Parts: sequence; C-alpha cells; structure tokens
Amino acid sequence: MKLSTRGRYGTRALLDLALHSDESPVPLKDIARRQQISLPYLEHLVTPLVAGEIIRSIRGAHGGISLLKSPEKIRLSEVIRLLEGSIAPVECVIHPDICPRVGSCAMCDIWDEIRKAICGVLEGTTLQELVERQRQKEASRNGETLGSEGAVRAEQPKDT
Amino acid sequence: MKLSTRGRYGTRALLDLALHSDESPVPLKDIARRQQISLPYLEHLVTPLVAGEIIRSIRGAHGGISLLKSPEKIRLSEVIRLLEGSIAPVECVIHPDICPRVGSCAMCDIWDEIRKAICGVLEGTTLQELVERQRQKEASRNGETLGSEGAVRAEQPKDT
DNA sequence: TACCATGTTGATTCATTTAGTCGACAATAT
DNA sequence: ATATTGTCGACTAAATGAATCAACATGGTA
Ligand code: FES
Ligand code: FES
Repeated sequence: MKLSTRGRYGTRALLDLALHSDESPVPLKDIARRQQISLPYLEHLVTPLVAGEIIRSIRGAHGGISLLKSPEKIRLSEVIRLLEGSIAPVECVIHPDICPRVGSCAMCDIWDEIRKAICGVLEGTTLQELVERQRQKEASRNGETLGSEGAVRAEQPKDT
Repeated sequence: MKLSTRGRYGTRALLDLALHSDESPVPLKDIARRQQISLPYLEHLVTPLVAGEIIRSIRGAHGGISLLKSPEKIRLSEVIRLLEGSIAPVECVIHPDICPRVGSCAMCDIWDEIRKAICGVLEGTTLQELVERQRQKEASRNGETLGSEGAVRAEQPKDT
C-alpha cells in the first residue's frame, strides 16, 4: 500500500510548476533541479499529465510545461489517477468480474470503503490548496529562522 | 497503492478461521482448500499473525490455528499492519527523518491525511463485523437462489 | 514406541514491477 | 542554422512479490 515514485515525484513536480508559473512555460530542467528528480525520469512522469490534459507542453527553446487549468480546478484525485492508475486497493472493487467471489465476499465492501476514504481526501484537495499550504509553510519556516512564531511543530502520529 | 496478496489472502484466511471456529483448532489445510490458497504459501501468511498474537497455532494431529482474542476485539487495522506493514502511503509520514523536505513539504500533510483516512476505516472494522457481514451475504445469496429477495445488487462505483 | 498429521523455518526460484538511463527524433525560438 | 527543449521507445538493473520445496519440530494415536 505504498505510493511509488511516480505519485510522489509527479505531485511534487506539479506543485513546483504551480509555484513557479508566471505565464511563461517552466522548463523540465528547472523543476528537475529544484525537486532533485533526474531529468530523463521526470520526462516520463510528465507524459501522463500531458495526456490527461492537466498540463500542456511547448517544445523548443524557452519551452517547458504549463498548467492547462487553474489550480483551483485541479484535484489531487485526478492527478494521482493519471500517475498511479486506479486508486482502489484491490482489483475486484473496480473490475468485479475478475473475482469469482464478488457478491459473496465481505472483504470487498471494506476495500471499497477504503477506496472511498482515499478518494475523499484526494477529491477534496486542489492544487491551489497545496500551493497555499506550501507558501505558508515556507513563510512560517522563514519566520522560525528569524526568531518569531515557531511552535507549529506538531506531535508525531500515534499509529502507522 | 495496491494491496498485495499478503493482505488479501491473509484477511480472507482470518475471516475463514473466524467463520469455522468451534473450539477445536482449524487446520491450515482446510482454510487453504476453502479459500483456494496454496498451503505452503498460506503457512507464510499465517506466521506474522501468530507472531502478532492474534492467533495461536497447535502442531501435530488435530492441530491447526485458532483465534487468541474474541472477534470483537480484533481490528482490521492490526491485521493489516501485521500482514503488510505500516499503513502510511509514504515513508516520510512515519519516519520524518528520512526525508530532507519534511517540515516544509505540503504533500506530507496530504499523505498523512490519507493514512488517517485508511486507518479510520480499518480501525473501525472488527473481525466480528466481517463475520456477520459475511454470514448475511451468504444467507441473502441463498435466498436469492430460492427466488426471494434479490435486488441487493448495487450500482457500480463511479470513481476508481 | 513408532508413526502420522500438522505447523515452522529458511532457501530458492521465477515473474513482475519499479526506477532509471539512453539515444534518436521532433519542434520551436533566435 | 543551431541551440534548446520536449517525445518516445528500447533497454537495463534492482527490488519486490508470489510461490514452492525440503528439512525439521511437535503433538496425537495406535
Ligand atoms: S471479491 Fe475479490 S476480494 Fe472481494
Ligand atoms: S517530506 Fe518527504 S514527501 Fe513530504
């Protein structure tokens, strides 16, 4: 139940793009450098986002990628689906025909509840929210350094 | 973000055990047959559950495995943790020290929300509930065959 | 006691997926 | 033209997942 680098790097790249968007396209090279992702690998991560029409790319000098939709309209669920495929934790939830037990299997219900729970979080988070959250974190981090309000460092999660 | 066979087979095996528990231990052979899991593989799935003190095993003739706790006290979260390890979708949520970005990374918050959402479902489901749900499904399935109330066949999930 | 049925453990194999690189190519600005 | 950028597919290496097997330990039963 771990996210692969596709999901992790891909969302970071998209967030980076949103943070550095100012009309002109952002070159992959810049994103790769800032996010410490190898350029050739990042190219592959970006492909499904282009195909999914979340971003568009422009080739040639001064090219790069840019958002196709405003950040408020880009939901994380859509991004993760493009990067990682179906969100369901088991196949039979989404393709009930592949499992002979569907219909008399109690576990399926639970797996589907988990799918819904994950979708709920992802659906309810937009790129815009991530941008704001990130800006705020960076600001408060700088503030910390300057000596003003820290104390945001919360407790560790109790369960894994 | 897919569950491996450990989680899928393991929970099915445990549910099967709960359904067929009547004081005497249930041989792995029987569970393997009913759940269509190869016996040598099932042995490995059962090991962490024994180590986690959810079930106990008895060797020799008429041996097998049996629950150590009553089904109402066995939460799915515990089972999945034993079978699959940490529930967190990324490492940095549970080991914040491994990622240099922790503390100024907006994504971490989201990954942790997902962890909490999954935990919520898993924590809130006991083996007892699964047993009841399963019995009910089997009953209504037989009812279906006999001609009475079907119509439980719900709609497909809209999102993946 | 001998023997059979069962669980335990670790090694090993095979297949799949993940992560990443590379090279040839296409498009665009200057 | 040429340098810069994205696109695509082939390729490799490493990690993980799935499964099997053999050797052993242990407890019932004849
Ligand atoms: S039907 Fe396949 S796990 Fe429920
Ligand atoms: S700190 Fe590693 S992903 Fe957030």
